[in-house]
Amino acid sequence: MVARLSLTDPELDQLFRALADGTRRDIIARLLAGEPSSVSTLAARYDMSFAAVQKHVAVLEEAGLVSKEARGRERLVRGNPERIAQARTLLLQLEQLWISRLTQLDELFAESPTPSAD
Amino acid sequence: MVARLSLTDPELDQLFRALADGTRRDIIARLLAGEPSSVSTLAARYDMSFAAVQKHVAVLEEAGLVSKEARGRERLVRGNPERIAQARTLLLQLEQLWISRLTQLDELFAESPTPSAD
DNA sequence: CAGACGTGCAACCATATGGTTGTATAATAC
DNA sequence: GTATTATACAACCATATGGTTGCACGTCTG
Repeated sequence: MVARLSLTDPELDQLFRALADGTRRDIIARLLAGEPSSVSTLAARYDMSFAAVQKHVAVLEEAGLVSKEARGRERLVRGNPERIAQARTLLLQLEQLWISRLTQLDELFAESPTPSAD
Repeated sequence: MVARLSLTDPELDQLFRALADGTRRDIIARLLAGEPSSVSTLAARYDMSFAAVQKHVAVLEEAGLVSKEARGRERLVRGNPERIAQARTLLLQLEQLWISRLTQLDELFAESPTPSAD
């Protein structure tokens, strides 16, 4: 399991950008919770044009959050939970910066029981 | 600890939108790893105009990822790890949709040892 | 085979986005 | 008090973004 876990900055931009829309988050949730779906099946669920949903799916695909395969005239869309996990890992890393800092502060005060007034 | 963990859709849009830029992610990382910093201290680190960094900080503040307080003429910016955690929780929830589905599929096949060819 | 269905793509639109330069005001230092 | 520093805000710009309508082509069905 030595797959590249670190995404490039442009990849991260795309990833979070794709997540920054409610319809797209909903599409992801449906795909992860249910079966892979055709674009038109997805589109039926939203009060917008088919082409608009197509666009959303394209953004998700570009970001690696979904994949698309041809099944006859249909395009089957499936979710990619690994990509979500990559985003989550990045966020965890950010949080860990904070935790590391708090830990260092704790150790600093543990070493010098009489901290300066600074 | 019954704080509202669920953000609204517009809030989530803002949150992920804010994370969808490399400079902004870097600002967050610096603030979480180090001391709260003034806007000009932050700005010195990036090869762009001061006003551009100001804008980035404003986006982060709007998204709840940083907070700003006046300290004389300076504006001290500090990171907000709780907000990162909220984004992470949302992503975890998406992953759990997938995991729930896999679990149900496992149980389905455990119940019927002769799955249909479908 | 003809009609219906599913999709891809283009062009359009109003608005938003990362940047820029410029101006003004408040706070700080000497 | 004057000069410097830090910031807020405005206007601008090229590009991107969520939507729209329209057209065309491939696939499927009766």
